[in-house]
Amino acid sequence: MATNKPFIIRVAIQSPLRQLFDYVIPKTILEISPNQQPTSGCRVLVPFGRRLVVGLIVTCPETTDYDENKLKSIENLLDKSPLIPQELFALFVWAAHYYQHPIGDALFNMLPVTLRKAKPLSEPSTKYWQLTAKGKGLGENSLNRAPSQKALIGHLLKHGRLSHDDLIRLFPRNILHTLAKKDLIKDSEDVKAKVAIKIVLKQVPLSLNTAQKIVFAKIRYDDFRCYLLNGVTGSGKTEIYLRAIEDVLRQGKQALVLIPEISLTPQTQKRFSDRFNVPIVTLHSGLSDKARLIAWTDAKAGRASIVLGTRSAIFTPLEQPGLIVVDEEHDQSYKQQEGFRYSARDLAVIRARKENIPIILGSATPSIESLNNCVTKRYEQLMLPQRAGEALQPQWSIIDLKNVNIEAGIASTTLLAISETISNGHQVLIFLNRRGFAPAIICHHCGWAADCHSCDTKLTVHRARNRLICHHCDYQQAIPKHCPNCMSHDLVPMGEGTEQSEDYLKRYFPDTNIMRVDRDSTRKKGAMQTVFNEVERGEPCILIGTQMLAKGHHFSNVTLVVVLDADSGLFSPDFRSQERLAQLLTQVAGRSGRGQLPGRVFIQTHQPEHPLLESLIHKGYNTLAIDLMTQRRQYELPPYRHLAVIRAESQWAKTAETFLHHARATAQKICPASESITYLGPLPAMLEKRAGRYRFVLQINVTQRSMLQNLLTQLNHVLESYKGSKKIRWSVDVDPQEI
DNA sequence: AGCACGCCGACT
DNA sequence: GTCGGCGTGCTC
Repeated sequence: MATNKPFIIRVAIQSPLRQLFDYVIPKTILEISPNQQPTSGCRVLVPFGRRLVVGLIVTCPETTDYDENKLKSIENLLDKSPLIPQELFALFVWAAHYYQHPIGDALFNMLPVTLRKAKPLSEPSTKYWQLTAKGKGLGENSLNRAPSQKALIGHLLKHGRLSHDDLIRLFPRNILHTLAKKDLIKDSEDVKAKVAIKIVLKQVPLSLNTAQKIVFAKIRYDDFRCYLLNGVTGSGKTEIYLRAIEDVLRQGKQALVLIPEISLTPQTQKRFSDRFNVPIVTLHSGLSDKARLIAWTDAKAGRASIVLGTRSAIFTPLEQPGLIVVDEEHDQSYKQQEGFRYSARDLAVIRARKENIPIILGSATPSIESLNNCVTKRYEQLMLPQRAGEALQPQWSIIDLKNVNIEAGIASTTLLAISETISNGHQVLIFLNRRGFAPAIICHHCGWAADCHSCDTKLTVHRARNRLICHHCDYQQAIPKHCPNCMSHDLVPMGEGTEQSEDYLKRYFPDTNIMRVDRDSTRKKGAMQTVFNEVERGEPCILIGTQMLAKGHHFSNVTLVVVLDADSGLFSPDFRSQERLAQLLTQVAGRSGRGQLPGRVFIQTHQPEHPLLESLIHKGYNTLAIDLMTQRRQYELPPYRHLAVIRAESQWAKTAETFLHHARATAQKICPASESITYLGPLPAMLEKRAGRYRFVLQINVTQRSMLQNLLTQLNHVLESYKGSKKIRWSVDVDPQEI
């Protein structure tokens, strides 16, 4: 069908610009493959300004809004077929818009690094080695002085042609090179074929208990459904995932499994590969660009049956999507906290709907958002209320810190319990869930905490300004010198002093192995594994660490878990802090007494009567969650309203603050404050000054998502041309996790 | 983001 | 004279 109309494409360029650029595809390029027309999701090489860059075709419009005569021609078409299937690509474009991130930057972030450059997507091939004629004719007694070489030759004689990957597992790499140089072996490449899997299972599955059977029977695979698998720690959620995946594999389909961004990948991977006789690929931050590309391509081509990965794995295309699993769906790491601020969990649900496949969100402590979706029947809740096997629920104790002797953050009662546990030959886990700021000021004598007069919340300590500030209404006052309740001068900012805990314990228990697990101590590769191996030996020891320790590890000899400071979680100005604390405490408690031994959990606090703690201990997470939902509704917070935050940072506090004042004024011109839209701020961010930059936030709270989208699109447009904006870094965060 | 243009200060 | 500082503006 010859036509004179130019072939126009609308292209996303990797840049912070919030627009697309139109190009024409010259006839010469179209004629190269006349049967295949370029479509959205294909990459093109285009002249952009004074350079050549890679772009992604987003649409192929009939006409251009730009001056048609000024359109440039593309340099080259990089893909004959789209890198991402059309439907999925459309979802990605939607996501860029939803999270209000510059489209080019967002889209390129979803591709493996290698494909962001002009490299063609070559069909990956497998490298094989075989003996040359010379190699085959080698005499029995040759190579006697090179036993490794001889062994390799023998191996190839026996097995014929073997893949490079298989060989280097058995022999050092250099042997292959030496033999190749001697012309005894040669390599060849074959396009990787999709493996036909006959037997899915490697291992007989564990038998399900009654609760698991009921839950499993409810899962359907024929269309989109979102299940919230709400099961207490140790109740066997993973076994449900494995069973569901098995069903999907039997249909010849693929499963995408998302896990939180922690060092749990190897364990999870092992669990999957022990069970299934299918190709599994993993996608996590530790992968090289090359390895990542291979995993990605295998997923796209359908060669990988199971795709296991962290947050960004949600962007992996699948040839035969069958199921998505999001493990620990409440985990914060599913939300990217910089740049393209997407939520992999939320996108997973939207993707499953688009691909019309089931999705399982699993957690022992589901997010309030997901629980609410069960209430509104958008998700189906599947409950596993009991621990599988013999393990018992741990026993909780609240340790009142008021007026007791505290050394380095450890109360004497706690110290006694630690001592007891160690001498009984068991292990102790200590959490310091400190964050880098002091969220509240508390009277050590009477437990008084400075609260806001117009909000039901505590005031936040801002050390640098020497002020207490309410993050809900911006009320401010000076930090008091003494407690207004009991006149004591013993006012302590929470969250400080915990650093000494390790030193103190080392001095107190000189003969006990004390290990610290935090971001610093585990930076070195394998450091985490060393610690876990040590714990698995079962010798008495004390593990001190942050949240990292709370996630998913199975320590069967731990019988005491201590939370040094629950107060910071109780008083953080972030509206999600109570939910987070409840999740953390529940997850932490799940680490205690997982084996035959019963566990204890000690929670240290100045607020033993705090309703959150009472409720959590006596009624459990699920009941507490209902209370939290009621509070959210009452305070008009998510999931009943929708939030966006505009963040700004600058070398000068005033610059960032002024920018946000401008943003608020502009926004209010577009959407005046009303019942359905409220503004808050600019307020100083939690860590007001970070890395020498001052940070402020402006909060926008709406009833309707569509309103937010319209407003932010217009607002971004205005803010882009804000004068002096070079000195300010700003970003929009839709559905923020932290404020 | 890149990259070029442009307009002022201290160098061989 | 000109090399280079980084403010400003543009990219179909």
